[in-house]
Amino acid sequence: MDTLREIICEKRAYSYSPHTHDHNYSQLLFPLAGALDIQASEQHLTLQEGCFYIPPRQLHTYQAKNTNECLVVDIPLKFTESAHLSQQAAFIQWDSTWKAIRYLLLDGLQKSTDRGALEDLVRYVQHYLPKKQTFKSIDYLHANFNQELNIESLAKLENYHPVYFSAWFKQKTGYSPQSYVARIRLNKAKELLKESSYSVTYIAHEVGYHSLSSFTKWFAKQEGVSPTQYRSILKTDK
DNA sequence: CTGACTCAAATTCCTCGGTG
DNA sequence: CACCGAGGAATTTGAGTCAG
Repeated sequence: MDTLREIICEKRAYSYSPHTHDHNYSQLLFPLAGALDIQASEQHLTLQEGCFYIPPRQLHTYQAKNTNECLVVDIPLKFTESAHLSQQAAFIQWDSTWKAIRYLLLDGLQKSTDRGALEDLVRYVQHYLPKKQTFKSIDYLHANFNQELNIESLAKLENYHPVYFSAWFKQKTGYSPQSYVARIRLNKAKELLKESSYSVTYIAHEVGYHSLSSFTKWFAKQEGVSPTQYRSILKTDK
């Protein structure tokens, strides 16, 4: 896919059949008429009024509920790189500021204002977009996924009670702490199976499993095939 | 109303021991 | 090295309380 070089602001209509895709730029979506079903970042909502933000490389699905028209702003990476925006798609609280932003965008469309004005407006809009949130516990998980982890010590990092921490973590990430670590471990294991010739036992230890049997059972449950089968499938595909 | 917390029950996961 | 079953430990979930 070519990198988007300029901001695109235009009206679009979406089709009744679901369209799943991602792109390497951010997108803002303002429904002007009709309603749109959106699925992204574990969220599923019907957008009729307001604004929806899609970050770069976020897989999402649009499906029109009825005849519709949306104001869409595609924002190239170079405009958002330094803004530390959220990596999660999000519905944006629809207030007077956002109504004004939509008005200015539409006004710019009608008058075909110069590109500089649109770029200035997008730079301004970034201040109101959801920011990337970092949490000590999540950073810790990424750095220590192959160590022994327990909820109590993670909860301590956020100063929460362990039981409350589980619920809080799921709210923030969409995953329980355990399944979040499992995802990191699975990706690492797949990477090592794919790119190294290490034994399955070694890889099991590398991703934090004390027991090979646990690792094999868990891997097969996740991928449908055992680690060795996974590796041989990759080899035959090459 | 929301966030923080507790408790009990249910569920999931891991290890151990064993087999092929 | 891969896989299975059992048992125990850890985690998650749901319901309820309390404070701001």
